[in-house]
Amino acid sequence: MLRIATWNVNSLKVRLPHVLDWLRTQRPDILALQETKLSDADFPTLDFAEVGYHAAFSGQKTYNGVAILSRLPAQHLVTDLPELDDPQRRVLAATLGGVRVLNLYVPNGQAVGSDKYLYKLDWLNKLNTWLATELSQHPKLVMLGDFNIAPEDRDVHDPIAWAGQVLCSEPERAAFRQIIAQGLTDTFRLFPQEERSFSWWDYRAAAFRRNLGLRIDHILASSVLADRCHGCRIDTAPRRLERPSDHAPVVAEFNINLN
DNA sequence: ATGGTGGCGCGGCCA
Repeated sequence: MLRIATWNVNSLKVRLPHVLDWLRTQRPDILALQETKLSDADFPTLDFAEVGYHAAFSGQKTYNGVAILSRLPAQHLVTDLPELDDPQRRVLAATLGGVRVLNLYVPNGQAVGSDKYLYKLDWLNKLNTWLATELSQHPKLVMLGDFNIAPEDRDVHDPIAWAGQVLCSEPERAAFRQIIAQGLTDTFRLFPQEERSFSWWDYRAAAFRRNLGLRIDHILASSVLADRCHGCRIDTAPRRLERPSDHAPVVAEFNINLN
């Protein structure tokens, strides 16, 4: 059995106790983190070793930053999209026990039409090109992380208010569908889910208490793995803690053995 | 209520 999870922690320095507690109780084989906001020299490798996890990371001060925590050591790390010379640390790929894991912190995009939005669309285009290469080399592949895209209206608490806005705009959704069209499956939608299931809630306006959220964190699986997926859920428990991340972890399980 | 909250780091950016 393989249990793999993704969690945008919005500062690993602040959220380290939450992440350590969650690892101790949930025991995933792999946890992909986004928005660590730490330079690599400051990564708390020893704290994770004490609870039985290896750590691979690609970080920077203040912004962005991705990491993979795993029971098995990570091999064949990749930290950049091909053809994108980018100081922003948003990508970490690794192979774990024969499974290729692509951990992403997709750009937010700020507002439709902004420079950051154009950067996001260009980033997603280059991501799609890279995905084709990775899929050709790795039949057992999981792409997961904070996609900053709500793929469908049912992933949005108020689709009318959000129509055409960043995270929901048609070009972003088209880029997501292009990823899916390469043969990946949104594991969350393989199973019956509660209506109004979300993975992110704004800190403002008591959005979590009112469940005014978006589902923008995803675990996508190649066909070999999707056929063996037997569950995917959003764990809202950490979002209820004191000083939480604005995102909840998403967890998927597969009937495969790591080798 | 065109604001609101949170992280970083100490003014303003980013989400």
